[in-house]
Amino acid sequence: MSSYTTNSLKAELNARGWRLTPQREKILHVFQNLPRGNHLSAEELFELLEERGETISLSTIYRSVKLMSRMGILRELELAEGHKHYELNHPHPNHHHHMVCIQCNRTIEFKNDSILKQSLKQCEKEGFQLIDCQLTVMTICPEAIRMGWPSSLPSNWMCTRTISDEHSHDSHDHAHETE
Amino acid sequence: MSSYTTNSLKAELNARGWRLTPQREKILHVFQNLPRGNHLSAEELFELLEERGETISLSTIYRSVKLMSRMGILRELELAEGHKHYELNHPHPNHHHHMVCIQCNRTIEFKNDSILKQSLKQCEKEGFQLIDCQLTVMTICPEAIRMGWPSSLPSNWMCTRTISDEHSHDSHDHAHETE
DNA sequence: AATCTGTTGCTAACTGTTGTCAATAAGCAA
DNA sequence: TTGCTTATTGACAACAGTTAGCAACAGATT
Repeated sequence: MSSYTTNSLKAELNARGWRLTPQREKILHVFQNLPRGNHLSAEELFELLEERGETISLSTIYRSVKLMSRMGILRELELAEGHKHYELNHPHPNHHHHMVCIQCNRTIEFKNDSILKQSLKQCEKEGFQLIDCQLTVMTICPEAIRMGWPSSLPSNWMCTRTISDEHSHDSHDHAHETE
Repeated sequence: MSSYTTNSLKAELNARGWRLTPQREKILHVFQNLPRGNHLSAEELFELLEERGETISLSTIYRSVKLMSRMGILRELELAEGHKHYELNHPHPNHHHHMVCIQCNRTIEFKNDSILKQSLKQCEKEGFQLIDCQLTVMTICPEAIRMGWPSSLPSNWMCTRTISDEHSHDSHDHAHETE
């Protein structure tokens, strides 16, 4: 259910009146072979394919990743980089979230089953159908603090307060770093 | 701690070598008087102020909301609209998250204390300082389904699968609708 | 094999956002 | 209060990522 083959992709596309094209297949393959924790922007995907001699026009890249996101095959991430990133939308057991340093953009992926549970609960409550849920934790990483934050920010930005009033207890998770 | 006065805003700005300006004060006031569940884009904030005869240049709007977001006063939301929205960053007891219909952009605000707890836990684990955490639940709303989704989408988009494998149980929350 | 219609690639256009810079005005100290 | 320093504003230009338009192409179905 998580791993698409050419056939299952074709079936799912055709069921909606859409077509399987070599471009779409290649794009899916790129994401399927992407090391865990990685995510690509449209531009990065374009360049990666170009280097492999399998150039696909940028327009098609944009159209494809959006299509696949709406289908639930890919996941559109809004991290702190200013542009969207995409990754495979792994269902339940591999579903994960992101912790981002708003200073250096370092991203750490982490799992936490209860987030999906809470989201599902909320959806059921309102009668909505869940497509994806993303918890983005905006932070300042230890390195940024060590490197002189808040004084050495790009444009002298800083963070003067946190929203935390209390602390946590629970368990179960697993982290995975990136960037 | 959640409600800024002119003086506390000034103090917090000055402590960092920044200044309190009429523009920043006006912008803060707008957000403080915004009905619960509302959030504004830079453009919307600009227009709202203009209608009140308190025009502030778009550049300044952009700079101010970003500054206030980095300070933790505002919260930068990445919903499904394609541009950023801002709202007051309420600390703990009023902290909330969003459920968005990726079809019609209808947004429902909901509270769930455990999300913040999970985020805090993750931060502590990695030694990061938490600034904000946002759970965005991408969904298809019942109306969109009733209105003919998936066939009547803007560009024939659709959603063929969900990521849910199991269902939830827990409790505690409170929802608030918008848009 | 022929037809219908979704898809691609090219280019131009668009939109939200950021950069530049002279003029202005907070904050601070005398 | 006054003057000085420097952050901030506003107007406009520039940018980046993304989308739109359209002719040529190519899946899927008969």
